Amino acid sequence: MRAQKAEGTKDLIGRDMRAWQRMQRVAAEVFEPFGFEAVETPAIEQLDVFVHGIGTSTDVVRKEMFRVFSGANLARVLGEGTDACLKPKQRLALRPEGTAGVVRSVVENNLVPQGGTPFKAWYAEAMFRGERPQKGRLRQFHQVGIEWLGAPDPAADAECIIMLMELYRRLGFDLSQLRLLINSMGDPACRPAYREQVRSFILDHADEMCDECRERAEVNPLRAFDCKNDRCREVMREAPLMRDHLCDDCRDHYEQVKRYLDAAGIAYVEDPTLVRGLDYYTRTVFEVEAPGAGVGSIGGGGRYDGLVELEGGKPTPGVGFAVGFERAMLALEAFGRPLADEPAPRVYVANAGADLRGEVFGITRELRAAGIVTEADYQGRSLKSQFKQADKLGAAIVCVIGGDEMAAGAVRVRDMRSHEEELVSRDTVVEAVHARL
RNA sequence: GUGGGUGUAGCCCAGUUGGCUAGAGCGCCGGGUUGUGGUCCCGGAGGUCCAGGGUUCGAGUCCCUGUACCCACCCCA
Repeated sequence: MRAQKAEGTKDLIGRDMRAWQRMQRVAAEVFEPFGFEAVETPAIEQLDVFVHGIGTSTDVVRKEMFRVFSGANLARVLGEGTDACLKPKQRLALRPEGTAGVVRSVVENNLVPQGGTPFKAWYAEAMFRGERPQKGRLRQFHQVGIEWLGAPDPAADAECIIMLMELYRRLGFDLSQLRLLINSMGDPACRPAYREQVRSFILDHADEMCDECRERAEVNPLRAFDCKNDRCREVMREAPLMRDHLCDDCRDHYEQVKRYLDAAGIAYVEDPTLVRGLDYYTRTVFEVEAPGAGVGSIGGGGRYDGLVELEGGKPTPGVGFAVGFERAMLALEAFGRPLADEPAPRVYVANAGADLRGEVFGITRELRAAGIVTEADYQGRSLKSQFKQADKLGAAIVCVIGGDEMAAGAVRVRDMRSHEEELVSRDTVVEAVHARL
Protein backbone atom coordinates (compact mmCIF):
# COMPACT_ATOMS: atom_id res chain seq x y z
CA MET A 1 0.00 0.00 0.00
CA ARG A 2 1.24 3.44 -0.81
CA ALA A 3 2.22 5.70 2.04
CA GLN A 4 -0.65 7.93 3.12
CA LYS A 5 -0.99 10.96 5.33
CA ALA A 6 -2.31 10.67 8.85
CA GLU A 7 -6.02 11.23 9.35
CA GLY A 8 -6.97 14.87 9.52
CA THR A 9 -3.66 16.24 8.26
CA LYS A 10 -2.93 18.09 5.09
CA ASP A 11 0.14 18.88 3.04
CA LEU A 12 0.65 22.54 2.30
CA ILE A 13 1.91 22.46 -1.25
CA GLY A 14 2.00 25.03 -4.02
CA ARG A 15 -1.08 27.20 -3.88
CA ASP A 16 -1.96 26.14 -0.32
CA MET A 17 1.51 26.92 0.96
CA ARG A 18 1.53 30.28 -0.82
CA ALA A 19 -1.79 31.09 0.82
CA TRP A 20 -0.39 30.24 4.26
CA GLN A 21 2.69 32.34 3.62
CA ARG A 22 0.51 35.16 2.38
CA MET A 23 -1.61 34.97 5.51
CA GLN A 24 1.48 35.19 7.70
CA ARG A 25 2.72 38.16 5.72
CA VAL A 26 -0.61 39.98 5.96
CA ALA A 27 -0.78 39.19 9.67
CA ALA A 28 2.62 40.78 10.21
CA GLU A 29 1.60 43.84 8.24
CA VAL A 30 -1.60 44.24 10.24
CA PHE A 31 -0.34 43.41 13.74
CA GLU A 32 3.09 44.96 13.82
CA PRO A 33 1.94 48.58 13.49
CA PHE A 34 -0.03 47.92 16.68
CA GLY A 35 3.21 47.01 18.41
CA PHE A 36 3.00 43.22 18.26
CA GLU A 37 6.09 41.12 17.68
CA ALA A 38 6.18 37.62 16.27
CA VAL A 39 6.78 34.76 18.70
CA GLU A 40 6.90 31.01 18.44
CA THR A 41 6.37 28.78 21.43
CA PRO A 42 6.87 25.01 21.44
CA ALA A 43 4.24 22.82 19.83
CA ILE A 44 4.69 20.49 22.77
CA GLU A 45 4.03 21.57 26.35
CA GLN A 46 3.57 19.95 29.70
CA LEU A 47 0.03 18.71 29.84
CA ASP A 48 -0.76 20.84 32.86
CA VAL A 49 -0.20 24.04 30.89
CA PHE A 50 -3.34 23.18 28.95
CA VAL A 51 -5.24 21.49 31.74
CA HIS A 52 -4.82 24.46 34.07
CA GLY A 53 -5.23 27.11 31.41
CA ILE A 54 -7.98 25.83 29.16
CA GLY A 55 -9.90 24.07 31.89
CA THR A 56 -10.94 20.52 32.66
CA SER A 57 -14.57 21.11 31.77
CA THR A 58 -13.80 21.83 28.11
CA ASP A 59 -14.04 19.28 25.34
CA VAL A 60 -10.68 20.48 24.12
CA VAL A 61 -9.03 19.13 27.25
CA ARG A 62 -11.42 16.28 28.00
CA LYS A 63 -11.32 14.54 24.68
CA GLU A 64 -9.37 16.38 22.02
CA MET A 65 -5.90 16.55 23.48
CA PHE A 66 -3.06 14.74 21.77
CA ARG A 67 -0.94 13.26 24.52
CA VAL A 68 2.72 12.67 23.79
CA PHE A 69 4.82 9.88 25.25
CA SER A 70 8.35 8.80 24.59
CA GLY A 71 8.76 5.18 23.58
CA ALA A 72 9.76 4.00 27.02
CA ASN A 73 6.93 5.84 28.75
CA LEU A 74 4.42 4.66 26.20
CA ALA A 75 5.31 1.11 27.08
CA ARG A 76 4.77 1.88 30.74
CA VAL A 77 1.44 3.55 30.08
CA LEU A 78 0.15 0.78 27.92
CA GLY A 79 1.56 -1.85 30.22
CA GLU A 80 0.14 -0.56 33.45
CA GLY A 81 -2.92 1.20 32.12
CA THR A 82 -2.34 4.25 34.25
CA ASP A 83 -0.34 7.42 33.92
CA ALA A 84 0.28 7.59 37.65
CA CYS A 85 3.74 6.28 36.91
CA LEU A 86 4.55 9.31 34.81
CA LYS A 87 6.45 12.15 36.33
CA PRO A 88 5.05 15.62 35.65
CA LYS A 89 7.67 16.39 33.02
CA GLN A 90 6.67 13.32 31.12
CA ARG A 91 3.03 14.34 30.94
CA LEU A 92 3.22 16.08 27.59
CA ALA A 93 0.71 17.20 25.01
CA LEU A 94 0.58 18.94 21.64
CA ARG A 95 -0.89 22.42 21.83
CA PRO A 96 -4.59 22.55 20.90
CA GLU A 97 -4.60 26.36 20.82
CA GLY A 98 -2.08 29.15 21.12
CA THR A 99 -2.94 31.17 24.19
CA ALA A 100 -2.00 28.80 27.00
CA GLY A 101 1.54 28.29 25.71
CA VAL A 102 2.21 31.99 25.22
CA VAL A 103 0.90 32.74 28.68
CA ARG A 104 3.07 29.99 30.11
CA SER A 105 6.06 31.60 28.44
CA VAL A 106 5.16 35.04 29.78
CA VAL A 107 4.85 33.63 33.28
CA GLU A 108 7.99 31.55 33.08
CA ASN A 109 10.12 34.38 31.69
CA ASN A 110 8.45 37.03 33.84
CA LEU A 111 7.79 39.13 30.78
CA VAL A 112 5.19 41.30 32.48
CA PRO A 113 6.52 42.18 35.89
CA GLN A 114 3.92 43.74 38.17
CA GLY A 115 2.82 46.98 36.54
CA GLY A 116 5.38 46.56 33.75
CA THR A 117 5.06 47.28 30.08
CA PRO A 118 2.42 45.14 28.40
CA PHE A 119 3.55 42.12 26.41
CA LYS A 120 2.24 42.05 22.86
CA ALA A 121 2.92 39.11 20.58
CA TRP A 122 1.48 37.48 17.49
CA TYR A 123 2.00 33.96 16.21
CA ALA A 124 1.27 31.78 13.21
CA GLU A 125 1.44 28.16 14.21
CA ALA A 126 0.08 24.65 13.79
CA MET A 127 -2.42 23.45 16.41
CA PHE A 128 -3.40 19.86 17.14
CA ARG A 129 -6.69 18.37 18.24
CA GLY A 130 -7.60 14.72 18.32
CA GLU A 131 -11.06 15.09 16.85
CA ARG A 132 -12.63 13.27 13.96
CA PRO A 133 -11.87 15.41 10.95
CA GLN A 134 -14.42 16.96 8.63
CA LYS A 135 -14.75 20.00 6.43
CA GLY A 136 -12.85 22.89 7.98
CA ARG A 137 -11.75 20.76 10.88
CA LEU A 138 -8.38 19.07 10.83
CA ARG A 139 -6.32 17.36 13.48
CA GLN A 140 -3.40 19.56 12.58
CA PHE A 141 -4.52 23.00 11.53
CA HIS A 142 -3.12 26.49 11.57
CA GLN A 143 -3.97 29.65 13.38
CA VAL A 144 -2.64 33.16 13.45
CA GLY A 145 -3.38 35.03 16.62
CA ILE A 146 -2.27 37.62 19.11
CA GLU A 147 -1.91 37.78 22.86
CA TRP A 148 -1.79 41.05 24.76
CA LEU A 149 -0.91 40.83 28.43
CA GLY A 150 -0.94 43.58 31.01
CA ALA A 151 -3.58 45.82 29.42
CA PRO A 152 -6.83 45.94 31.41
CA ASP A 153 -8.36 48.85 29.50
CA PRO A 154 -11.41 48.22 27.29
CA ALA A 155 -9.57 50.00 24.48
CA ALA A 156 -7.36 46.92 24.27
CA ASP A 157 -10.40 44.68 23.72
CA ALA A 158 -11.59 47.03 21.01
CA GLU A 159 -8.21 47.22 19.33
CA CYS A 160 -8.02 43.45 19.22
CA ILE A 161 -11.32 43.34 17.42
CA ILE A 162 -10.22 46.11 15.09
CA MET A 163 -7.04 44.20 14.23
CA LEU A 164 -9.04 41.04 13.70
CA MET A 165 -11.42 42.68 11.26
CA GLU A 166 -8.59 44.47 9.51
CA LEU A 167 -6.87 41.13 9.02
CA TYR A 168 -9.98 39.74 7.33
CA ARG A 169 -10.28 42.81 5.17
CA ARG A 170 -6.67 42.57 4.06
CA LEU A 171 -7.10 38.88 3.29
CA GLY A 172 -9.76 39.81 0.78
CA PHE A 173 -12.99 39.48 2.76
CA ASP A 174 -15.86 41.83 2.16
CA LEU A 175 -16.57 42.65 5.80
CA SER A 176 -20.27 43.01 5.09
CA GLN A 177 -20.29 39.25 4.43
CA LEU A 178 -18.93 38.47 7.88
CA ARG A 179 -20.70 38.62 11.18
CA LEU A 180 -18.95 39.77 14.32
CA LEU A 181 -20.62 38.54 17.49
CA ILE A 182 -19.74 40.00 20.87
CA ASN A 183 -20.76 39.38 24.44
CA SER A 184 -19.52 39.79 27.98
CA MET A 185 -18.97 36.75 30.16
CA GLY A 186 -18.60 38.68 33.42
CA ASP A 187 -15.80 38.20 35.89
CA PRO A 188 -15.20 36.50 39.24
CA ALA A 189 -17.32 39.20 40.90
CA CYS A 190 -20.50 38.42 38.99
CA ARG A 191 -20.16 35.21 37.01
CA PRO A 192 -20.26 32.67 39.86
CA ALA A 193 -23.65 33.90 40.99
CA TYR A 194 -24.93 33.98 37.41
CA ARG A 195 -23.52 30.54 36.75
CA GLU A 196 -25.39 29.26 39.77
CA GLN A 197 -28.59 30.76 38.40
CA VAL A 198 -28.13 28.99 35.07
CA ARG A 199 -27.38 25.79 36.90
CA SER A 200 -30.58 25.89 38.88
CA PHE A 201 -32.49 27.00 35.80
CA ILE A 202 -31.33 23.88 33.97
CA LEU A 203 -32.10 21.68 36.94
CA ASP A 204 -35.59 23.21 37.12
CA HIS A 205 -36.12 22.26 33.47
CA ALA A 206 -34.13 19.04 33.60
CA ASP A 207 -37.01 16.91 32.37
CA GLU A 208 -37.22 18.95 29.16
CA MET A 209 -33.54 18.84 28.33
CA CYS A 210 -31.10 16.34 26.90
CA ASP A 211 -28.83 14.14 29.02
CA GLU A 212 -25.80 16.10 28.02
CA CYS A 213 -27.25 19.40 29.19
CA ARG A 214 -28.21 17.88 32.52
CA GLU A 215 -24.59 16.91 32.85
CA ARG A 216 -23.51 20.40 31.78
CA ALA A 217 -25.51 21.88 34.63
CA GLU A 218 -22.88 20.61 37.02
CA VAL A 219 -19.76 20.76 34.88
CA ASN A 220 -20.18 23.93 32.83
CA PRO A 221 -23.79 25.16 32.76
CA LEU A 222 -23.15 28.04 30.37
CA ARG A 223 -22.35 25.64 27.57
CA ALA A 224 -25.99 24.62 27.52
CA PHE A 225 -26.51 27.76 25.42
CA ASP A 226 -24.54 26.01 22.68
CA CYS A 227 -26.62 22.84 22.64
CA LYS A 228 -27.94 22.01 19.16
CA ASN A 229 -30.90 20.07 20.49
CA ASP A 230 -34.09 21.94 19.50
CA ARG A 231 -35.84 21.41 22.81
CA CYS A 232 -32.81 22.55 24.76
CA ARG A 233 -32.59 25.67 22.63
CA GLU A 234 -36.24 26.33 23.23
CA VAL A 235 -35.77 26.01 26.96
CA MET A 236 -32.57 28.00 27.08
CA ARG A 237 -34.29 30.89 25.35
CA GLU A 238 -35.89 31.61 28.71
CA ALA A 239 -32.70 31.16 30.69
CA PRO A 240 -31.18 34.08 32.56
CA LEU A 241 -28.64 36.04 30.52
CA MET A 242 -25.24 37.17 31.69
CA ARG A 243 -26.08 40.55 30.19
CA ASP A 244 -28.66 41.11 32.90
CA HIS A 245 -26.38 40.02 35.71
CA LEU A 246 -23.12 41.81 35.04
CA CYS A 247 -21.57 43.66 37.94
CA ASP A 248 -21.08 47.39 37.55
CA ASP A 249 -17.42 47.10 36.54
CA CYS A 250 -18.13 44.49 33.90
CA ARG A 251 -21.10 46.38 32.52
CA ASP A 252 -19.04 49.52 32.31
CA HIS A 253 -16.18 47.69 30.62
CA TYR A 254 -18.53 46.15 28.06
CA GLU A 255 -20.19 49.48 27.32
CA GLN A 256 -16.83 51.09 26.72
CA VAL A 257 -15.73 48.33 24.37
CA LYS A 258 -18.88 48.92 22.34
CA ARG A 259 -18.30 52.66 22.30
CA TYR A 260 -14.80 52.16 20.93
CA LEU A 261 -16.11 49.82 18.27
CA ASP A 262 -18.79 52.30 17.31
CA ALA A 263 -16.18 55.02 17.10
CA ALA A 264 -14.06 52.84 14.83
CA GLY A 265 -17.04 52.05 12.62
CA ILE A 266 -16.92 48.31 13.34
CA ALA A 267 -20.25 46.58 12.81
CA TYR A 268 -21.10 43.95 15.42
CA VAL A 269 -24.02 41.94 16.69
CA GLU A 270 -24.53 41.48 20.40
CA ASP A 271 -25.19 37.83 21.15
CA PRO A 272 -26.00 37.37 24.83
CA THR A 273 -25.77 33.59 24.40
CA LEU A 274 -22.27 33.63 22.94
CA VAL A 275 -20.24 31.32 25.15
CA ARG A 276 -16.83 30.27 24.03
CA GLY A 277 -15.51 26.80 24.60
CA LEU A 278 -12.47 27.67 26.66
CA ASP A 279 -12.84 28.26 30.38
CA TYR A 280 -10.35 31.08 30.69
CA TYR A 281 -12.44 33.87 29.19
CA THR A 282 -13.67 36.79 31.28
CA ARG A 283 -15.65 39.84 30.23
CA THR A 284 -15.36 40.45 26.50
CA VAL A 285 -15.72 37.51 24.12
CA PHE A 286 -16.14 37.69 20.37
CA GLU A 287 -16.42 35.41 17.40
CA VAL A 288 -16.51 35.94 13.65
CA GLU A 289 -18.79 33.91 11.43
CA ALA A 290 -18.90 33.61 7.68
CA PRO A 291 -22.61 32.92 7.08
CA GLY A 292 -23.20 30.62 4.15
CA ALA A 293 -19.61 29.50 3.85
CA GLY A 294 -20.36 26.12 5.38
CA VAL A 295 -17.65 26.37 8.01
CA GLY A 296 -18.12 27.27 11.65
CA SER A 297 -16.62 30.40 13.05
CA ILE A 298 -13.47 31.53 11.31
CA GLY A 299 -11.97 33.25 14.29
CA GLY A 300 -12.60 34.44 17.79
CA GLY A 301 -11.15 35.50 21.07
CA GLY A 302 -11.69 37.54 24.14
CA ARG A 303 -10.37 38.72 27.46
CA TYR A 304 -8.79 36.32 29.92
CA ASP A 305 -7.90 38.27 33.03
CA GLY A 306 -7.54 35.16 35.19
CA LEU A 307 -5.38 33.03 32.94
CA VAL A 308 -1.95 34.22 34.04
CA GLU A 309 -2.80 33.25 37.60
CA LEU A 310 -4.03 29.86 36.45
CA GLU A 311 -0.59 29.34 34.95
CA GLY A 312 1.03 30.29 38.21
CA GLY A 313 1.82 33.96 37.59
CA LYS A 314 0.87 37.17 39.32
CA PRO A 315 -2.57 38.57 38.49
CA THR A 316 -2.21 40.03 34.99
CA PRO A 317 -4.99 40.94 32.58
CA GLY A 318 -4.92 39.56 29.05
CA VAL A 319 -6.82 39.70 25.79
CA GLY A 320 -6.32 38.05 22.40
CA PHE A 321 -7.78 36.18 19.48
CA ALA A 322 -7.00 33.55 16.88
CA VAL A 323 -8.02 33.05 13.27
CA GLY A 324 -8.27 29.61 11.70
CA PHE A 325 -6.25 29.58 8.50
CA GLU A 326 -7.97 26.65 6.80
CA ARG A 327 -11.45 27.89 7.64
CA ALA A 328 -10.69 31.40 6.55
CA MET A 329 -9.48 30.00 3.24
CA LEU A 330 -12.63 27.92 2.81
CA ALA A 331 -14.74 30.97 3.51
CA LEU A 332 -12.80 33.09 1.04
CA GLU A 333 -13.31 30.42 -1.60
CA ALA A 334 -17.01 30.17 -0.79
CA PHE A 335 -17.27 33.90 -1.38
CA GLY A 336 -15.46 33.53 -4.67
CA ARG A 337 -12.38 35.43 -3.63
CA PRO A 338 -9.66 32.88 -3.02
CA LEU A 339 -6.42 34.27 -1.71
CA ALA A 340 -4.78 35.49 -4.90
CA ASP A 341 -1.59 33.97 -6.12
CA GLU A 342 1.32 36.28 -6.55
CA PRO A 343 3.46 34.56 -9.15
CA ALA A 344 6.84 36.20 -9.38
CA PRO A 345 7.76 36.94 -12.99
CA ARG A 346 10.00 34.24 -14.37
CA VAL A 347 12.59 33.95 -17.04
CA TYR A 348 13.38 30.75 -18.90
CA VAL A 349 16.74 30.28 -20.54
CA ALA A 350 16.45 27.88 -23.47
CA ASN A 351 19.23 26.17 -25.37
CA ALA A 352 19.11 25.25 -29.05
CA GLY A 353 21.45 22.35 -28.56
CA ALA A 354 22.83 20.27 -25.73
CA ASP A 355 26.35 21.60 -26.34
CA LEU A 356 25.15 25.08 -25.32
CA ARG A 357 24.08 24.19 -21.83
CA GLY A 358 27.31 25.48 -20.39
CA GLU A 359 26.44 28.89 -21.73
CA VAL A 360 22.90 28.60 -20.39
CA PHE A 361 24.34 27.71 -17.00
CA GLY A 362 26.32 30.95 -16.97
CA ILE A 363 23.39 33.12 -18.03
CA THR A 364 21.04 31.63 -15.42
CA ARG A 365 23.64 32.34 -12.75
CA GLU A 366 23.82 35.98 -13.75
CA LEU A 367 20.05 36.40 -13.85
CA ARG A 368 19.57 34.74 -10.47
CA ALA A 369 22.35 36.82 -8.96
CA ALA A 370 20.31 39.82 -10.09
CA GLY A 371 17.33 38.46 -8.15
CA ILE A 372 15.37 37.29 -11.17
CA VAL A 373 13.49 33.98 -10.87
CA THR A 374 15.12 31.93 -13.57
CA GLU A 375 14.50 28.45 -14.94
CA ALA A 376 16.17 26.31 -17.57
CA ASP A 377 16.01 22.82 -19.04
CA TYR A 378 17.43 19.99 -16.98
CA GLN A 379 15.94 17.12 -18.98
CA GLY A 380 17.59 17.48 -22.35
CA ARG A 381 14.42 18.62 -24.08
CA SER A 382 14.07 19.91 -27.60
CA LEU A 383 13.85 23.65 -28.09
CA LYS A 384 10.17 23.33 -28.88
CA SER A 385 9.41 21.50 -25.70
CA GLN A 386 11.54 23.95 -23.75
CA PHE A 387 9.19 26.65 -24.97
CA LYS A 388 6.19 24.58 -23.95
CA GLN A 389 7.66 24.15 -20.54
CA ALA A 390 8.48 27.84 -20.27
CA ASP A 391 4.87 28.56 -21.07
CA LYS A 392 3.63 26.18 -18.38
CA LEU A 393 5.94 27.75 -15.85
CA GLY A 394 4.39 31.08 -16.73
CA ALA A 395 7.65 32.55 -17.95
CA ALA A 396 7.30 36.15 -19.04
CA ILE A 397 10.54 36.04 -20.97
CA VAL A 398 12.51 33.32 -22.70
CA CYS A 399 16.16 33.81 -23.50
CA VAL A 400 17.43 31.65 -26.32
CA ILE A 401 21.02 30.75 -26.81
CA GLY A 402 21.95 28.91 -30.01
CA GLY A 403 24.74 28.55 -32.50
CA ASP A 404 23.91 31.83 -34.26
CA GLU A 405 23.76 33.73 -31.02
CA MET A 406 27.00 32.23 -29.80
CA ALA A 407 28.72 33.25 -33.02
CA ALA A 408 27.43 36.79 -32.61
CA GLY A 409 28.22 36.94 -28.90
CA ALA A 410 24.55 37.59 -28.32
CA VAL A 411 21.39 36.24 -26.68
CA ARG A 412 17.89 36.28 -28.14
CA VAL A 413 15.34 37.70 -25.68
CA ARG A 414 11.71 36.88 -26.39
CA ASP A 415 8.78 38.51 -24.64
CA MET A 416 6.20 35.74 -24.32
CA ARG A 417 3.22 38.08 -24.07
CA SER A 418 3.98 40.47 -26.91
CA HIS A 419 5.87 37.84 -28.97
CA GLU A 420 8.57 40.45 -29.56
CA GLU A 421 12.11 39.26 -29.93
CA GLU A 422 15.35 41.13 -29.84
CA LEU A 423 18.96 40.18 -30.09
CA VAL A 424 21.01 41.63 -27.29
CA SER A 425 24.69 41.44 -26.63
CA ARG A 426 25.75 38.69 -24.26
CA ASP A 427 27.00 41.04 -21.57
CA THR A 428 23.80 43.10 -21.40
CA VAL A 429 21.37 40.19 -20.93
CA VAL A 430 20.53 41.06 -17.34
CA GLU A 431 19.73 44.69 -18.23
CA ALA A 432 17.66 43.66 -21.24
CA VAL A 433 15.65 41.17 -19.20
CA HIS A 434 15.17 43.63 -16.38
CA ALA A 435 13.85 46.22 -18.80
CA ARG A 436 11.21 43.80 -20.10
CA LEU A 437 10.04 42.43 -16.76
C1' G B 1 -17.20 8.21 20.73
C1' U B 2 -21.69 7.58 16.95
C1' G B 3 -23.49 7.38 11.83
C1' G B 4 -22.89 7.61 6.36
C1' G B 5 -19.77 7.56 1.90
C1' U B 6 -15.60 6.45 -1.01
C1' G B 7 -10.90 3.84 -2.38
C1' U B 8 -9.87 1.76 -10.69
C1' A B 9 -3.85 5.53 -14.89
C1' G B 10 -0.48 11.91 -12.47
C1' C B 11 -5.91 14.17 -11.76
C1' C B 12 -11.54 13.89 -12.03
C1' C B 13 -14.04 9.55 -13.05
C1' A B 14 -16.80 5.31 -16.42
C1' G B 15 -16.78 0.28 -15.96
C1' U B 16 -23.98 -2.12 -17.11
C1' U B 17 -27.46 -9.15 -13.89
C1' G B 18 -19.52 -11.47 -12.38
C1' G B 19 -16.51 -12.92 -18.96
C1' C B 20 -11.28 -7.28 -20.10
C1' U B 21 -6.46 -8.40 -23.71
C1' A B 22 -9.42 -2.65 -17.79
C1' G B 23 -11.54 2.55 -20.61
C1' A B 24 -12.85 8.11 -21.68
C1' G B 25 -11.61 13.18 -20.56
C1' C B 26 -7.87 16.25 -18.71
C1' G B 27 -2.68 16.09 -17.75
C1' C B 28 2.11 14.11 -19.29
C1' C B 29 5.85 12.75 -23.29
C1' G B 30 7.08 12.85 -28.59
C1' G B 31 6.04 14.44 -33.60
C1' G B 32 3.59 17.89 -37.38
C1' U B 33 10.81 18.78 -42.02
C1' U B 34 15.98 22.91 -41.31
C1' G B 35 16.37 26.45 -33.90
C1' U B 36 10.44 28.93 -30.92
C1' G B 37 5.09 28.46 -26.45
C1' G B 38 -0.36 29.00 -25.43
C1' U B 39 -4.95 26.72 -30.37
C1' C B 40 -5.24 22.52 -33.78
C1' C B 41 -3.85 17.53 -35.83
C1' C B 42 -1.19 12.73 -35.22
C1' G B 43 1.24 9.24 -32.18
C1' G B 44 2.91 7.33 -27.38
C1' A B 45 3.94 6.09 -22.32
C1' G B 46 1.57 5.09 -17.81
C1' G B 47 -2.65 0.79 -13.80
C1' U B 48 -0.08 -4.84 -7.80
C1' C B 49 -8.33 -2.09 -10.16
C1' C B 50 -6.51 0.02 -1.25
C1' A B 51 -4.86 -4.79 1.37
C1' G B 52 -5.83 -9.89 2.86
C1' G B 53 -9.10 -13.88 2.63
C1' G B 54 -13.58 -16.34 0.51
C1' U B 55 -17.40 -17.90 -3.35
C1' U B 56 -16.72 -19.19 -8.70
C1' C B 57 -14.56 -22.40 -14.61
C1' G B 58 -13.80 -17.08 -14.23
C1' A B 59 -14.06 -11.08 -9.68
C1' G B 60 -12.54 -4.17 -10.72
C1' U B 61 -17.47 -6.27 -10.41
C1' C B 62 -20.47 -10.70 -5.17
C1' C B 63 -19.29 -11.94 0.43
C1' C B 64 -16.12 -11.29 4.92
C1' U B 65 -12.17 -8.86 7.48
C1' G B 66 -8.77 -5.08 7.79
C1' U B 67 -7.07 -0.31 6.41
C1' A B 68 -7.00 4.70 4.49
C1' C B 69 -9.36 9.08 3.39
C1' C B 70 -13.80 12.10 3.06
C1' C B 71 -18.60 13.89 5.00
C1' A B 72 -22.03 14.51 9.10
C1' C B 73 -23.18 14.48 14.61
C1' C B 74 -20.65 16.29 19.08
C1' C B 75 -17.39 20.29 19.79
C1' C B 76 -14.62 23.93 17.82
C1' A B 77 -10.67 27.57 14.39
